[in-house]
Amino acid sequence: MVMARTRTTFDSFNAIAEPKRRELIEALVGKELTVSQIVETLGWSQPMVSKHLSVLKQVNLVLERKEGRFRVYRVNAAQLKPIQDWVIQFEQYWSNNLDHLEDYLNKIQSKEVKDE
Amino acid sequence: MVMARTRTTFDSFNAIAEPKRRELIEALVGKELTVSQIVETLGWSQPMVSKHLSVLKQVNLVLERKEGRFRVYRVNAAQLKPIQDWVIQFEQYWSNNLDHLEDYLNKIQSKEVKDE
DNA sequence: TTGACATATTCCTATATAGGAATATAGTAT
DNA sequence: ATACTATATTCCTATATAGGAATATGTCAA
Repeated sequence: MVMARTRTTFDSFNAIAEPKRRELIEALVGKELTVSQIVETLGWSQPMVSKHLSVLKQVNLVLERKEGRFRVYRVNAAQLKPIQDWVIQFEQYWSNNLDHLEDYLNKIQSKEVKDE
Repeated sequence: MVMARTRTTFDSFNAIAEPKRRELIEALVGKELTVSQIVETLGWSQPMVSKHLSVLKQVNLVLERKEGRFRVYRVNAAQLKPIQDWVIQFEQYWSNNLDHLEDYLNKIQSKEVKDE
């Protein structure tokens, strides 16, 4: 069995690897847009928008609602949490960088203050 | 000009899309390991380890140090910050999600209790 | 120098794209 | 039914993988 690259529809990590799909998600954040509105906003071809939406839909990064002949899309941000959860475990290592040590200590301190 | 998928070496987003490379990064976190040690830890073939390291090295997610005939690798976590920065802008939306509202309220409440 | 060890690279191939163009599907209005 | 609008899908092709096997490169030790 020959392995190739992990499918874009395998998970959120792979879906958002494509810069255009990140742009699409950004365009949708906090609002609902139809395909045509996205086409107008981003200036991409309609099939291109639909195809990228299809990938995002398959990993549940966007949700779709039918409204007459329109389809209204919105972001399902919860699907980004696994990425946040994975990345966050390394935060201390980039924060430990001398350049950010001060910020890091401040953050720790304010957390400790809050907890008391 | 025909476009294909974004190269794995294009940026951190694409490099970490591959599950094995995330596993490799996890194996390296907080320590330095030689290729052989990684081979032993993960149970992969040596060429496979070297090839994945090569991709991670090209996007600066790992740093390499020569030590005699060994090469010692370590994680450069700072390269994960752009991912954190991108994902974090959506945090409010997954926290505000109705499905998780209850959890969210509980979390808030327990914090407030602690704060008093 | 020779051998042993550590690591990187090359060669091979099935696979999954991304984008453009063309076309299909579906819902609405007249 | 027909025309129109909105969106999805199909067809095409150059491209970049991932993994296995084989091989190359580099470094040390006797």
